[in-house]
Amino acid sequence: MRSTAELPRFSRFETARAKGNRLYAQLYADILSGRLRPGEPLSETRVAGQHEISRTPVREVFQHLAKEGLLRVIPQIGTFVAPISLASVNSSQFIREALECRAVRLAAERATRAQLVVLRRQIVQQTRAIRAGDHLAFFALDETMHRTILDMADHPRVWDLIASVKAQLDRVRYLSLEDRAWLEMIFRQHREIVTCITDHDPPGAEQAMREHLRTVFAAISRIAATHAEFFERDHPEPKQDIA
Amino acid sequence: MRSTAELPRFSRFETARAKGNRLYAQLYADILSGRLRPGEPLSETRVAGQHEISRTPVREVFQHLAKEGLLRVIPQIGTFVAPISLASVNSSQFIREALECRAVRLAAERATRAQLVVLRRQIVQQTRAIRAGDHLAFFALDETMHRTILDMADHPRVWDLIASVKAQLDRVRYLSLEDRAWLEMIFRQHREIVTCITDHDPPGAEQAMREHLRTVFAAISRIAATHAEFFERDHPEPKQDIA
DNA sequence: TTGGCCCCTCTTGTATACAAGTATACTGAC
DNA sequence: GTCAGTATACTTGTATACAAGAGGGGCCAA
Repeated sequence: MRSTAELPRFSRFETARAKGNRLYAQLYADILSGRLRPGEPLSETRVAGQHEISRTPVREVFQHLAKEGLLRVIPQIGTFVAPISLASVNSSQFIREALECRAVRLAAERATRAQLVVLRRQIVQQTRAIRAGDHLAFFALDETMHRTILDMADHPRVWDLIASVKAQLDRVRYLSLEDRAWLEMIFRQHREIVTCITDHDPPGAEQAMREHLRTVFAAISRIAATHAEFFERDHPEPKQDIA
Repeated sequence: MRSTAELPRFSRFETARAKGNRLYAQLYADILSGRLRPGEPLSETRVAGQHEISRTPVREVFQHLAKEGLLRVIPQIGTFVAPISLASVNSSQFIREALECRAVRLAAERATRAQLVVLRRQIVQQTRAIRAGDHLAFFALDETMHRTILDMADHPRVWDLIASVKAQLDRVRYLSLEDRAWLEMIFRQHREIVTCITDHDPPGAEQAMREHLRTVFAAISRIAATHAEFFERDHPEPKQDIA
């Protein structure tokens, strides 16, 4: 066994991998928020230089983002922020609706007392966020609650999937600032969902969830119509080469 | 300008990328079929040598497969065929059921005459495959039909997602040889689904699909119980590093 | 002016050398 | 014999040099 006072487990020099992870998170956030606009070119070399790492980890990050549909790598030409694909947005909505409606139904069937307490506490937090007019906090709480419902349905792993399709939806969502009236509507729907779960009313919960997600989707469609320049023509699909 | 008789557009030497794509397809098939067993070590260097390419494209393929949960890359130690995760199998079943049940419901609502003809033709083909006892052909036709139903629901892109979660299920499925009685049961369920779609009976179609998928899942669970050595302990999740 | 060619510079793709860490087998001391 | 320590042969991670191709600007000739 080694001595109790070991050398620092991680060198004080940040590893390239750590920087790579940061880079990924940063690009992900920048693309979703629109700080990086569709079509914007990114160069492996340049980004590598900016982050003081070599192209290798940058390439990995780029390919990862490309696989998630946020970047588009065109061989010998360049890498670009992917345009928002309406087809992707539609698929994402379908997927999210199918999964979350099913999950909330299960949640309404199985909800335990402890879980209901958690949900109610989240509603309280949402109330506070709305009173404060804190969009970002509400946004985060929204995500937390949807995730909690998935946990209640006993399928926590599915959240990863929803998160990845949700990204396509959120890219559009970020195009508009949500006002207070909007937040309150979403909040009312959240309460309705929680009520149905509390009442152990699976069909009601499912319907409430569907209505909720469709409200968001309708907004997304409206936003999309006013920002046509960020979207790509309908046609087929990019098709990343590999696989 | 170059002379009219240019050099071949693609060198007769296969590009590394092409070999990489082949490698991906091969590994994917080998892992799903069980020719590569869970835990089997794979070395970037060795695989690169075998395919006469450098580590770079091999690494990309490995990372791609790792992201799909088929490989597990452990830094400084090695790359291994991922054990089958029961948690993944359960999630996959939930996802598949939610998506396909929703899709078949939509399909039953919207089915056009032309689409119904296609479905019926597929049933005929399945009949032939069963008569011939051709498991592989039936397997392929099964996939085609599920995909067709998604197309009918007007969400063809969702198939990519289903395919990737289906991989987790198919890994288990491959562990057993499906006998004729089994195939016939699946086939009967297919016919039931098509009947409901033809009758424009959305709830019936959804129920038939759910029953169908659960039959498959029950079989998977049985198989899993008899091959415990290929599965991993329940605990959390691997968690690939990046992202 | 206009069209064609070339070159220079940019991109990503690929190969490879080296760094860092792990596991194992061997070797030596006790 | 047993155990500690070390050398070694792996693994993946990272940096970098070079290859291949795309595109733009400039030059030159018609």
